[in-house]
Order: sequence, then structure tokens, then C-alpha cells
Amino acid sequence: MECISKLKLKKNQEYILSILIENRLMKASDIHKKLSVDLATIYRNLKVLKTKGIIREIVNRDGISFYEVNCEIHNPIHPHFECKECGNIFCLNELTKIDKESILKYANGNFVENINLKFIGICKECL
Amino acid sequence: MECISKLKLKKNQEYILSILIENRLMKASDIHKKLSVDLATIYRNLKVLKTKGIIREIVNRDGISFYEVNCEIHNPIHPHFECKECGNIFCLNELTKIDKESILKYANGNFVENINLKFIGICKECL
DNA sequence: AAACTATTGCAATCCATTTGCAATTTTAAT
DNA sequence: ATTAAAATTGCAAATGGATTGCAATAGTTT
Repeated sequence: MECISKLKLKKNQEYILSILIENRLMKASDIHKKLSVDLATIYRNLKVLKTKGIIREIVNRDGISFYEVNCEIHNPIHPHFECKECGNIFCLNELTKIDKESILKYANGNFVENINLKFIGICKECL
Repeated sequence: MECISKLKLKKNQEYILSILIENRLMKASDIHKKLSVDLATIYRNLKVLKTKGIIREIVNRDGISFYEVNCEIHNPIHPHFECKECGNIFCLNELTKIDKESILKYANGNFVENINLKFIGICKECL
């Protein structure tokens, strides 16, 4: 994605990023399967990418972290759906500007960096 | 709370519930400090209360679970604010019916049990 | 090429949560 | 009530995702 092409990233960070560009919402262990690099290294680089604001972290109800590219143009912040039955997390359509603004009012003056909207329930498949 | 007064709960479940009625957003270890009962028992009973729909679970970005009473009348589902700086989680005002409905559209036909809206950023205190 | 810095692999560790199991309490049946 | 069956508890051990210490390696600078 061109929005992140100018950043100086280390080799493994590039690899991890390109994996995340192709596959949304991956766990560290998922990335580990696709990249023969120590799991600790993956965690360390994920932390770097997150700190740089290049990726986002979504924590599910089991406390497991999933990652996705943080690019306002190609992958804007969007809600997710977590199924209690199968445990999967799905990406949903992003909020419209209007809906986003009306939600932001609730933040009550605190500085918002990230809106984390997740629906929990039973997905279509499992119903 | 009268909305949950008719449920047949075990002694420790009553205790845990009454602690959660007085204090919002407690971790299992917080409850453990207030109730001299084994931590494993607290976890087990929290799971029962959650399964019965009596309490809600909010997972923070460190994967730690917080609990609060699930009572539509006295403690309706509401957004939270998580501060990256101090790590605290705060309750925010509940959504209006209109905002709630406009958000629910995004669920895309999946069956929603719970709306999990959390803002992440820096709280007023830490700014 | 030498010296310094950053990154990696491996193993060990951390810590919230879960689980196995025997002991104890609660519930139901006689 | 008394006994049998079922659920709950405490304790300790295990689980599993994530982190960390440290020596080895790779990358960078002079």
C-alpha cells in the first residue's frame, strides 16, 4: 500500500506487514506459520509496528490479539463482529462520517485515538 | 437491584454480584481482595454469572477481563474509555436509542447480543 | 576491518485464567 | 432425619499467549 511505502522498516517488519496486507485479522501465531521467524521476534516487531501506528490491534474476548493494517485510505477503522459460537472475528463496513461523529460525542472530552466497536453474538453461519 | 433479585444464585455468586453492584469494572483479582474465597472459585462463579447473562465482561488491551452488572434498567450497555497512559477503563454514558439503532445496522445481519464500544486514547487526567 | 549498535533465536519466565482432584457443602430422595 | 447423589470449593498444578534475558548474529559507522 502506498500509504506506508515510505516508512523505513526492517526486513521482518516488511514481511509481517505484507502478510497483514494480504490477510486481515491475524494472530501472532498465524503470522508465525507464514514466516519462519521466531515467535518472539514476531511479537517484538508487531509491537514496533503498532507503536509506529502502522497496524492496529484487536483483542478478542479470550484476550488473544489480532492485528490488521492501519491505513485510513485502504483499511479505515471499522467495526468487527465476534461470534460466541465459532470464535471468529469478522470485519464489518466502516462507519459513515456522520455515524462516527455522533459516536465520538460520547467520549466525553477524552482524547480519542481509536474507536473500538465490536458486536458480539452469533454469526450468520452459526445461526 | 430488583432486576436480578429473583434469580436463584449460590452464596458466592450473590457475594460477587453485590460487590459488582457497588463497584463497576472490577477484575477477578479486585473481587478476590474483597472476598476471602479462592481465586479459582471467583473465576468459576464469574463464568456462571456471565453465562446466565447477569454480568458483562469487558476485555482491555492487555487481555485482562473486567466485569460489570448486566442490568438494562440500572446499568444499560454503555461505551467505555480506555486510557493508554494510565491503563484505566472508565464507563461513559449510554447511547441514545437513535444512536444505538444507527450503529446496529453495521452488524450486517448477524445476531447481536452485545455492543462493545470502546474509545482508546488519553484520558483527561493524563492529558 | 574493527568497533559499535540493533536484531534475532532460544529458552526461561511471567501472569491471568483454567483445570484436576479430593474434600466439603448443598440438594434431593428415601 | 439419614443417606445417597450432585454441585461447589480449595489447593496446587497446568495452560497458553505474551514478554524478557542473554548470547550469537547481522547491520551500520568510522
